[in-house]
Amino acid sequence: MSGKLPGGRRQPTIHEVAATAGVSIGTVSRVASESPRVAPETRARVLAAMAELGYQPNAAARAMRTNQTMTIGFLIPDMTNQVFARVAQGAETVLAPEGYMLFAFSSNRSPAREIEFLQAARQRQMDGLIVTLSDETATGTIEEIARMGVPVVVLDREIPVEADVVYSEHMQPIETVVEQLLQLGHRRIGLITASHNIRPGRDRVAGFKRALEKAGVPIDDWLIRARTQSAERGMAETHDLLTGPNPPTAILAAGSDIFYGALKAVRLLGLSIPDDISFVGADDALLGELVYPPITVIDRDMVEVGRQAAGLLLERLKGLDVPPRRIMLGSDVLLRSSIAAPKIR
Amino acid sequence: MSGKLPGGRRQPTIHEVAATAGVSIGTVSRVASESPRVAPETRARVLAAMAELGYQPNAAARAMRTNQTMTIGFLIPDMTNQVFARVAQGAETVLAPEGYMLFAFSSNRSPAREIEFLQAARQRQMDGLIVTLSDETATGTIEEIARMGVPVVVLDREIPVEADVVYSEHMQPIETVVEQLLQLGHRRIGLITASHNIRPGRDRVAGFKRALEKAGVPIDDWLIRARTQSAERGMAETHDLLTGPNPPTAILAAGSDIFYGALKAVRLLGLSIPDDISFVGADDALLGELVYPPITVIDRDMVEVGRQAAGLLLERLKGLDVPPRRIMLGSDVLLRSSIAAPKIR
DNA sequence: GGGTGCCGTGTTGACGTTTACACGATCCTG
DNA sequence: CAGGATCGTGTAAACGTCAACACGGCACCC
Repeated sequence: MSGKLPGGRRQPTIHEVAATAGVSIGTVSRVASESPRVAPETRARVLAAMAELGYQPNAAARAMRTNQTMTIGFLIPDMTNQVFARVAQGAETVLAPEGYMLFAFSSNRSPAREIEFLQAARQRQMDGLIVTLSDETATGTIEEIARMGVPVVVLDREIPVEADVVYSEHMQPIETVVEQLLQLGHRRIGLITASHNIRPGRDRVAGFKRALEKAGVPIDDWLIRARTQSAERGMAETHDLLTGPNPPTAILAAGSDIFYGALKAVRLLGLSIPDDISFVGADDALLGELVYPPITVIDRDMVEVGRQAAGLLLERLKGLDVPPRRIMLGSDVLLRSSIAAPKIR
Repeated sequence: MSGKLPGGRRQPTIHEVAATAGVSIGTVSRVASESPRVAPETRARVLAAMAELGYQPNAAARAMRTNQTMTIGFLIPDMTNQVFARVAQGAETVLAPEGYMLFAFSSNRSPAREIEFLQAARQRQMDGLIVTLSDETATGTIEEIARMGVPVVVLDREIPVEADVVYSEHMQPIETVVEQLLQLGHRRIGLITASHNIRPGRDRVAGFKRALEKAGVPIDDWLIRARTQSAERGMAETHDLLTGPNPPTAILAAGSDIFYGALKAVRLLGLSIPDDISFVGADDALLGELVYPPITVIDRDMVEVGRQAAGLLLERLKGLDVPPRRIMLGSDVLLRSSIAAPKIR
């Protein structure tokens, strides 16, 4: 059993601390929990013993007694996506000062993994959760959330669960962009975005259609690609759109991974932005800025999303008992030189 | 106490499952741990009770008995950096099939936060750790690692601790690139990278100097900027280099965040790559591919780093007791058109 | 037909902590 | 100076689970 690097040392317990300090375990516990009813001299002795042994209280034992773990779980579809990483960062800035530790878990967009995470969170008695589901129609996931028994904050999804939600605005910015493109003379605009199974996908398609309808431009469903979010998909759909019989003169790549893939497809086809094709990306303002020409991007402040979500959670953790709340956060359209009037053929 | 969304329901315990199934807790425990010595009919009754109550075993109680949490902690300097996120992803692909859950924690490059994480990991009895430290000279962090008592795998750092390590090759690719630039006629090359407090920073500077020495080109320390890794820093250093009295004709931005910042500075100065300045980035092959012209990038397979690290950890978790091991993984130089002969002035 | 095993199940500490309760000592108060 | 309050500390039960042990019943064997 020994020999495990580095040392395989058994961790010291409260009993050993008590023994070295020459007090009872109750006293050690009181020192550890900073209870005031300890004589200064005793406290010093206990503290010294703790330092000497490198004592850290056993969280499992503590959790069992107190039903608190000071742990918040954060479920994200994809860890390598900066959008979600920023949310985690924002949430952490709010949670850490309150003593909560945020642990992130990536589901890789698999509902099965999401269920595993939710069960693990329940087993581990996590105090609260922030979750971004990869599919609103996965009933198993929703059932698990309903069972949690601790506060859950949902990000940008519409699910039949009594939980606080933080939404991002998706409809309006797409509308703005489409209007802009229509005004420049575009009539065939391609939209690539997430599937209808999640709110962002639905709302972007809705905003897209609304703008076209308002302008009286007929909707061609062939131009709307609402499927999986991934760079590969973004690339494939863009390639398909641009090499089709009646290609669009503008592309909306609404989603950060889709943005990468779509841009790559445009490069591979050797098309020039905005001369051959107008292009709009989303959720990666920096990339839009670094490429030449700079690309118009629909952007949102994901760190703020994280802060807001953590704020809602924190209030619940403090016992706030009110009906579910919803927060809607805006999106910005960063206009840059990647859109122009379509070429006349 | 109640009223917490969604429901604030207390979690069912093994006792309640036992009661509903009409058996003793021992039997429930045996069913839960898939022990064979249970009558099929009883097993079915227990399983039904579990499903009905939505029972999940309490991990804290279980951990206390078994000294196992099936949890691996992953310490990363910065969650929003794709480099580390990919490592996590790679590690997860190896750990998940073995039943371990990987929880990521971001220190935001603060040694204090790193210590907090290590202590939290010890409190929570995590079974193993994969860590990327932000400063090799922070002694507190190293002491904490030595105390862990469970296997720890260190990524790309040189610290005096008995632990398995996965290294990336940093010296050789920089040398290759510098040689290439020298051959093209460059004599003043700027290097921006991480500080000397971490191995990647040291090794890149070492490789840089070695290439110059081999070619007999004098080393100008003003051209070497080994400080913090961040986009801001990368931008500031690049701006400083390029607006200085005797500016470099090529820039090596060795680090993904530095890459972003440096590229931005070049854009802001209105310089054209590679006509005005040759440019080499690192660790974000995709960005290098998406911009125009495509940028030469020093790249490495971070997912593989994660897989290897997880592999080492897993062996330790299974009881392997051998001296610390080190794995060195290579880096690639993806040559693209961002480097050319310097302009003659 | 009486022992011998084995099978299925129940019972019971133990894990490390918190906290209510107990208790002796000291301090104040009338 | 007696009695009560307060202070500092010790004691013990409980949290939920696992696993060692115990035990009743049945089948099998000679």
